[in-house]
Amino acid sequence: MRRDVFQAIADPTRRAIITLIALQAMTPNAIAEHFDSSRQAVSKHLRILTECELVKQEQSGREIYYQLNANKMKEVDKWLEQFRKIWENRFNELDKVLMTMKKKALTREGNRK
Amino acid sequence: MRRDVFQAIADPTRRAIITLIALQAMTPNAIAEHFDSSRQAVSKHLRILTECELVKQEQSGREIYYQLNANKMKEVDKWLEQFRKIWENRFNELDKVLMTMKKKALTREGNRK
DNA sequence: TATAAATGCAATTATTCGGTTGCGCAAATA
DNA sequence: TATTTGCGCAACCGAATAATTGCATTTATA
Repeated sequence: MRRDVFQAIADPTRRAIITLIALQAMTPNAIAEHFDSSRQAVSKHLRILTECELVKQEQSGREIYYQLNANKMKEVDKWLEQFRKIWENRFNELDKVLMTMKKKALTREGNRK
Repeated sequence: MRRDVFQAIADPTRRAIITLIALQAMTPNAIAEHFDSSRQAVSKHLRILTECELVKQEQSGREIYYQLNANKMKEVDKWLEQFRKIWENRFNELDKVLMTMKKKALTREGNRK
């Protein structure tokens, strides 16, 4: 039962659900209408999303509205942070290190031949 | 063979590998030393990461240096973009809509009792 | 009150996944 | 040249996954 955010957003259907309910809270039935899979399948996805706190429930009579807990998505953003430096700033210190290593590797290859 | 970035970063070991080689390119053996799993297991992870272009290979004799393709990580960042508005700006238009829906739901619940 | 609707939960099944083991091949080394 | 090293690939295995089907429960409605 590995229920972390990364595993949750790995499934394309779940990502679609997340995008769908980000705009407005929806019931499982309403969500299922947007997909080919059954209501039960959607319900299962919602359970997984709920377990890792990516979505919140809001009971209203016999209907349950699911809505995104955008705050939880920050966890992914937080993990991404460490790489943002690399892709945004192509010529920073880290990049220099990589360049140096690349040169070394090429030199070694040259020596071999 | 669903080989997209999201599925690739779902596995914690793969995320650890990514973080590891983000700092400097490494060979499979060197990477495997950082984990409990075997070299072959790491190699399998590297194949998956390579297939979805999250890492690049650099042959040097019989050694193969793997390094992060940080650019590919942007895909995750791009998907996250749609939610950033929500979590960063708690009182925007979208939030108002959600608030309204919440009120409606509560009202309906009140009527029921 | 009887029926319909909305939902969750359990059992089942086919598929995928992560890992190990064993092998073969190319490159380095003694 | 013989041996060691670094690596990828294929076969196999147990666990997890996504989906379906069937059922039970609660709430709304005729």
